[in-house]
Amino acid sequence: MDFKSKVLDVVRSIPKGQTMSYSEVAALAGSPGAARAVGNIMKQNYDNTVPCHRVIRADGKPCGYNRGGPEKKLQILQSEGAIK
DNA sequence: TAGTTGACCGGAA
DNA sequence: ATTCCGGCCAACT
Repeated sequence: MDFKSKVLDVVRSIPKGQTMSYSEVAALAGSPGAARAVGNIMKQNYDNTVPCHRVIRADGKPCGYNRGGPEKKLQILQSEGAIK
């Protein structure tokens, strides 16, 4: 299992209405501290089966999104109730 | 193979 | 609270 595949799997395992920071995903993927790598992977290898919109920064800010920008991402999170 | 990049994070100013 | 700098990791050229 490659790191990126593991990352995708972890992101896929994120329950609806819940968000995870890149750092957390990286840790669950087996490489704690590889937050940058996680973001890099998703950017180049964004998958439809992976709700990458549930992955945000540790600060709680969305950042980029390949499907309409950070705004869209925030919208989706709001729609799922991940935003208080 | 080596160098550069990035949807990051944490600490310091 | 906001902005700047350095460090870590994997992928891309």
